[in-house]
Amino acid sequence: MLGRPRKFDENGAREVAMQLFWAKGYEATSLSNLLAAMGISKSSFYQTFESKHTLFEQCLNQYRDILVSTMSEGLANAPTPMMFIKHALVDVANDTNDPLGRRGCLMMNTASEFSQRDSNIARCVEAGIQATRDIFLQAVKAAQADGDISSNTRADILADYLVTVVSGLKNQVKAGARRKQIINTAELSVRTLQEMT
Amino acid sequence: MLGRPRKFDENGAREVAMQLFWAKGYEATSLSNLLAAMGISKSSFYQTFESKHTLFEQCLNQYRDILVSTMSEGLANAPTPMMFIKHALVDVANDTNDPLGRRGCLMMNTASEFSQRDSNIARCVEAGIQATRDIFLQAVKAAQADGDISSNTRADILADYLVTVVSGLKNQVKAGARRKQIINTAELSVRTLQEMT
DNA sequence: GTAATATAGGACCAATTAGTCCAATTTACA
DNA sequence: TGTAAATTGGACTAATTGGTCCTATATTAC
Repeated sequence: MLGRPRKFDENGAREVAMQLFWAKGYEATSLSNLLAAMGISKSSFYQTFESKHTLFEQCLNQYRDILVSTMSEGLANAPTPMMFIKHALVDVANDTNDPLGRRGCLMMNTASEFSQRDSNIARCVEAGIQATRDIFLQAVKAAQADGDISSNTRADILADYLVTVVSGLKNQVKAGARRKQIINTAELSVRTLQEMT
Repeated sequence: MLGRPRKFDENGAREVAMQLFWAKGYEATSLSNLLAAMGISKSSFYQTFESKHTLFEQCLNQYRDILVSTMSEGLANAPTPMMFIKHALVDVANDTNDPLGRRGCLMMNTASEFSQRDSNIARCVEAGIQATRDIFLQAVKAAQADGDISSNTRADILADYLVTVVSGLKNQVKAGARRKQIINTAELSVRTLQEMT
């Protein structure tokens, strides 16, 4: 515990960096962008975070952790598992208004940008998607137990379906879709689940 | 018609560039990459294509045209409109094996990479998505007329749904999903359409 | 032959990139 | 008071970026 204590908040700085990476992508976020947004000097940056790439990996992990815990809480606090699923889909529509919004999902953006050229990142993204899929899986199983979804289709297939739909919806938002359209598609997806035999 | 004729094929060179942009994205594709792949000199490049950005716009348009005509032919030649829809979804699974594959859809990749910072590009992407949506719209209407899809849901909403699912599937492929999973999700989506009341 | 055009190659440019290193300074604790 | 650690800022790399410009050469139509 010797020496001068760190003046800036490491986690806070990382959070700021995450927001930047999320909005602009890895390559498009330059070191100068990061330093300006984080409010620290280049020296402090390299001493604390080692490299741009290392910081990015940390941000990706942090994003995943936040996403997973947010979803878990959402499921735990929802009136019913089915309501959680519906909310997860319809809520994407809110990104259309958000000025910051339209930035999609950091994990999906990362998969799109360069998970193919970096196996570390690719593994990280896959694990993150798997984690969200598992939460949907829990929700689906519970909804099946409630009788809100037919049990004739395997829960894991339904969970994959939900991940696909959510990522498709986020995609549409990025591509400029309007709020009403997102809501329509989300509600239709929910309906198809409910009406499945 | 004076002067020395062009030695390389402009359209062919553009096609090569399109493949590169498709696989790597705009920023990640450097001018040197382009020159090497296209097999022309920097001088010829700038004389013929004006700039990297201009070339990219041309590639995007070309991609859209090819996509639209491929889909139109697919619909025209399919045994039934419903078969076309099913094929459009399930066929995404083939990208998982393709060594070149896992590169997604150029328009979606572009939306993800920088349609937010360039309104020209954004408009181009939106128009392209609209065009594919319109083909799905035709297919849905025809399938409803055939009785393969219930007419209780508006065809345009179903068309948006299909675009969303396809883009979600492409996304999953990029993120590393396995072939079997894509097929399962695609077939489930088709089933939900068929079983809708 | 001449005008017009396309070619390749290379010099050149200004800007930016991520990253290293150093020196000076500040802050804590023992 | 000394030592350890964190701070800033700036100098500095080496490489790459997209792009311009010039020269020399090749190829065609008229």
